[in-house]
Amino acid sequence: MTTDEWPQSVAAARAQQIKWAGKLKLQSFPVSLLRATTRVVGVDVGVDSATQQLRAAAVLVDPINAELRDMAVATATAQFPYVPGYLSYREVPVILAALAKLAVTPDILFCDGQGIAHPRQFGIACHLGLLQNCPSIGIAKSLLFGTAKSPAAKFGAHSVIEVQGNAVGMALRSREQVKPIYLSPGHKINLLDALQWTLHFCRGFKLPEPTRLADQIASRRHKKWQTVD
DNA sequence: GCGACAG
DNA sequence: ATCTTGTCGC
Repeated sequence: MTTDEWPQSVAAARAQQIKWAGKLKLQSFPVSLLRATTRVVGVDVGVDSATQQLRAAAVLVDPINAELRDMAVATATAQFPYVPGYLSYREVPVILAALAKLAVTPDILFCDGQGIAHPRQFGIACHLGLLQNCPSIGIAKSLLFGTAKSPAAKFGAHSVIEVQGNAVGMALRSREQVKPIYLSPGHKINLLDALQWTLHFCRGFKLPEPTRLADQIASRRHKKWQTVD
């Protein structure tokens, strides 16, 4: 797979998605396996308002208290347009660059976007999980594919994201009084375990800490703490 | 054919 | 994704 060239068209990307979706392993990865040494990483991408360059942030969070432990940032010019259903072909390159700068390899990756709750069951979380060969979970703020009832108002309430009768993800009330988030497994994890891992990192905000912190850093509005350049 | 459409 | 401050409420 490392010898494949990066798709340069939506048609090529589509063919790769269909092919690679077949490589995904949705297996058990219970949150009970979490240790004080488990490397939990969150990634997200933002756009530099001035240069239009993509900026990816990879953050390492404490597995127990979910606090920020380390971070890495990378920037790059987008080489693929944003096309619904093909987001990973635009964001994955710069995310991989940020991950490469991080001192550790992730044991589990939280990504901003869909996992298998995708038209071809190959959202950005699947793409990253395969390339990093590690469990991954997709955390999206809106639904791209499938249907789901609105979950109950209470924290932790969830409803299945369904596609032709199959449960591919979950709409989760990660915070009361706020619109739900849509999570789905990417690779090497199943739906129920993905839900448990996500709940473990929801600490009072809509987004679970890994993606919330990555989002904050990738979007520069937190730059007052690193603008000592 | 007409909308919908992660970030 | 991004344009954007203060303000109301749990």
